[in-house]
Amino acid sequence: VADSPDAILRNGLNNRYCVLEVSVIQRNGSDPEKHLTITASPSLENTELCILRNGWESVPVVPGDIVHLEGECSCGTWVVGAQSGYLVLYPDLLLSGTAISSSIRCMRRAVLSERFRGSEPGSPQMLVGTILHDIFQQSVTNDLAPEKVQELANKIVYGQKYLKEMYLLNVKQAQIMQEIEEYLPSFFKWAEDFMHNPANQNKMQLKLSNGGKTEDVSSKIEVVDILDIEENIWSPRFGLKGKIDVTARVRIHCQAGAQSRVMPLELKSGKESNSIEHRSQVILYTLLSLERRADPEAGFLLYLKTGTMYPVSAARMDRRELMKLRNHVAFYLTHSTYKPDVGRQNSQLAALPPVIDDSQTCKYCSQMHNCFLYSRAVEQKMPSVAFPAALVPVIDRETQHLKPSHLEYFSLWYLMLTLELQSGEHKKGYKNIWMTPSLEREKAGDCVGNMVRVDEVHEVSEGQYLHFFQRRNGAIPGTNLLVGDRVVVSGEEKGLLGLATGYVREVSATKVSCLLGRNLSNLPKNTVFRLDHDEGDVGTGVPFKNLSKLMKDCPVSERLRNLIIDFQKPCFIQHLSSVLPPEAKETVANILKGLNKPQKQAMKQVLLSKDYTLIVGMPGTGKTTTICALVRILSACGFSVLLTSFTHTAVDNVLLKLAKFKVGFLRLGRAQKVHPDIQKYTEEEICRSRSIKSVTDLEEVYNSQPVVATSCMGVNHPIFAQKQFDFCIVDEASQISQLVCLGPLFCSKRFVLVGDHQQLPPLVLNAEARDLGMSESLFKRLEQNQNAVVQLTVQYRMNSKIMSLSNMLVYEGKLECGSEKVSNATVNLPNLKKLKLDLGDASKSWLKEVLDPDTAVCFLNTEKAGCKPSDIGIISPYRHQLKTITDLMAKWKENRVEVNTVDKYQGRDKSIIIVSFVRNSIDENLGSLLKDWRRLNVAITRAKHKLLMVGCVPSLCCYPPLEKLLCHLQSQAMISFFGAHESIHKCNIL
DNA sequence: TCTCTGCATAGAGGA
Repeated sequence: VADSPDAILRNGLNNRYCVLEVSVIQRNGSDPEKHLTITASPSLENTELCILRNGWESVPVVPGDIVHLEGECSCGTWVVGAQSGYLVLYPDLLLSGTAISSSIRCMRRAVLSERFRGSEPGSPQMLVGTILHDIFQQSVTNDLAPEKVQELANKIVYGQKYLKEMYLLNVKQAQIMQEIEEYLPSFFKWAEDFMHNPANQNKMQLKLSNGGKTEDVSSKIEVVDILDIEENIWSPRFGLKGKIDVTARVRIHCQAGAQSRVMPLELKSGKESNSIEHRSQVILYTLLSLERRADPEAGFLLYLKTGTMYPVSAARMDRRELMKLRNHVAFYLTHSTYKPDVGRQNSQLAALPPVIDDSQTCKYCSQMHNCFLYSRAVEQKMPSVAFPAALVPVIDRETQHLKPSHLEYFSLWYLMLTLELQSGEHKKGYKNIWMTPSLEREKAGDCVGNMVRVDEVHEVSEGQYLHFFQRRNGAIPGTNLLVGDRVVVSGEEKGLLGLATGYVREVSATKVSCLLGRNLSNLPKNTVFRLDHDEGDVGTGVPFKNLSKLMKDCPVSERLRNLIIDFQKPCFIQHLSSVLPPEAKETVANILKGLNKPQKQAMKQVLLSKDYTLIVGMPGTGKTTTICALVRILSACGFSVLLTSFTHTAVDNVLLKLAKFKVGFLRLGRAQKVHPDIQKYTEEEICRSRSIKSVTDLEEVYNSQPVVATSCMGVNHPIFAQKQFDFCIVDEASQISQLVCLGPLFCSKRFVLVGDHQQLPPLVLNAEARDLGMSESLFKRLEQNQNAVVQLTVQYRMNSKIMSLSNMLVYEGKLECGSEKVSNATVNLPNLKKLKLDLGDASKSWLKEVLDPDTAVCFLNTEKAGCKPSDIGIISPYRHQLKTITDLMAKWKENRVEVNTVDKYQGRDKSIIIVSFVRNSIDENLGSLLKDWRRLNVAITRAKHKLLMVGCVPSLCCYPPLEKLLCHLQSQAMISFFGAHESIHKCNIL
């Protein structure tokens, strides 16, 4: 279990075993077997034996792996063989039907497309395929009459739904329509053959079971009813997931009579190949079906071009081979790194599945670039990996544009991203939805169970259904579910996993409303649901994709490689006059008037830059104002600007300011995540209000504004495949992971990163990845080129006393106050006089001192007082501390004090900040949080007028950053002792 | 030794 510290083991139907030992048994004259010693008990006692034979011994299973066993177990022994049983390796890793069927031809490609998810470019044929699916699926559920189908086809092709894709592929609606129309007659032919006049069709062969025996049945097929389209099934039994195009009730008419079954129907719009890949997909869907209903034993392949339908029998042998294939893919995905020496901690990248020797297949492969890249950068160094001789020169040729430094960068980042991915999978991942009962998961706030659907389902827009859920018995327990969060809706009952996904619209005491991708009104009225917070594997594909793009043989990538990997010196032009158009001079001068000296310097530097500029925005120095001014100046000069940040909130902060000036912009990204005042600038809203229905109109919208704003992850938008910007500005750049930050840079000629590496770095979960340098942001990396750096040093947040702490700690005295007013500002406490009277008692004199507005900074030493630090606080490094504080304050009548972590407070400020440092004992286990001086810097630079810090001085002196701070405070007489058993929260000073 | 943001997605077809 070394690899998965939080693995859940269990017996029974949904069992999970840990493999303790693997031995290969080869007796003379008999077939080889693999014997696994396994256990389902967390203590790793109570072992059982699992015997793999008849081909199953080839499953690559090693000690520490988690497996699921299907079949029968007698006397503690499982047998997985030819006729019965399945071994499912890492069953909680659900692999899609297409991933497995594509691995038949090339497993390497299947693994790569899982890693570099979403990096396949797409094609017009694919889009036609998607639209045909849509038309057929809607027609078959509603009406297959020719006029109706034609009408629907028109509605879909000339509607809004696929405009983005058409724009991306640069195809016109009429073109698509022409291709679609060629298919429609086959739709009617199919309906004729299989719905209206099944008696006229030719017989087809199906293998179906009958009283324990499987026999060939010659039969005619009648589709009686359509139960679902795009049915989404997750199967943690087989480690599979997928969407079934059409789930139909089928009557099978044969000699012995008729029988009815619910069966999967897979639609194909391409060549009528009846290929192994296509058939395998159907067989996998029959396995998925087992999650919801009786074994269909077969399914159908329907080719839309001809209306021909092929039966696909899901024989045990085929299912077995496909599951073995699944296990192989799962093995490569879970064992993508390894530790070469037992006990030593450095991980290395493992080899991918071997390169196949089939130039015909490789010629058209969409993963070719990644395949060659990995072989060149990672595998060519491995003595154990051999390549097909003919491919070696091809690989070298395709990667010859890369220097050794580039290949090193690739393999280092690939390793770090993989390690981080593994950490993320252990921490979250979907498996809790099926492995943890809703009642238990509710305690952590990540789930709401026991819900029933109430009211009608509204189709808000195409494919977006508004659902209302109500708790069956009273109020919803405390939950982390927030408006805008992603949710997975499942049935509480087994087999109804992942019914739909969507977003939370509203949360009240008893109800939750969600916008879901599927309409659930067809399920029985009494279905009980659970809503799980979808932490998903967000953004795991994005950095891989950007890494791959950085290594491409094209000018944009080459330039970025030079600047980022090889630290090529950024260049600047000499004179502003060459970039500043005469007609913009006055406007620019006016904008500059409102800025301070370092801000003006920043503007100038950006305008002169040929490559990039880094703006260091120290706390309170008006980063947002600066960015806003920068965008105004750049657009006044006629430049196009791409404005991005890691979070939607930060993007909108700039836009809210920008909206006040006459600068137009287009906001991309999900409307749910966008600030209400910015909604009207979103693509979604513009397309709705102007009822955009053609590619040309959409193109016009995209080209209407020189300024486009979105989050760093949002640069997958089709607009960026076509447009290049003059400048790209990335806010919060010191907090963004290097490869995520890279995304927007591909679409612009020059870039500006705004951040402060003295504040918190990008979050990295995996300790090894962190040690390898993964938390180095692009901002930090490029900062060594000092000629590209401008510092904003004039701040408008903190008064001089508060500012001096951070100046002493990290900024070497560079920070200065923007004005006398800022410097001398004190807190406004209107009720202080009355409070002082109430506090006549001498024992509370410390409190008087603390409350005095002239005491701008004070550290309360809890060393002698024995006062619980948990009594005080507003910001703290620790979540648990915040929970305690929040609970205490919940008793207050009016409670507007905002309690949050230091990390979450980054980028924000308040008049008064109380920092609770919590630690109150001197032991060897120093937490890592307080060792980070960047976190301390953030904590002490949030207050404008009054900064109160609470903690035990001797305990905190063990942390170097705090020691430095406390020494300074001591010398300034800013530390005072806490009065006995007093607590600020009782006084309600705020 | 406890800090946490990003996002739609599995399959659309071709050899």
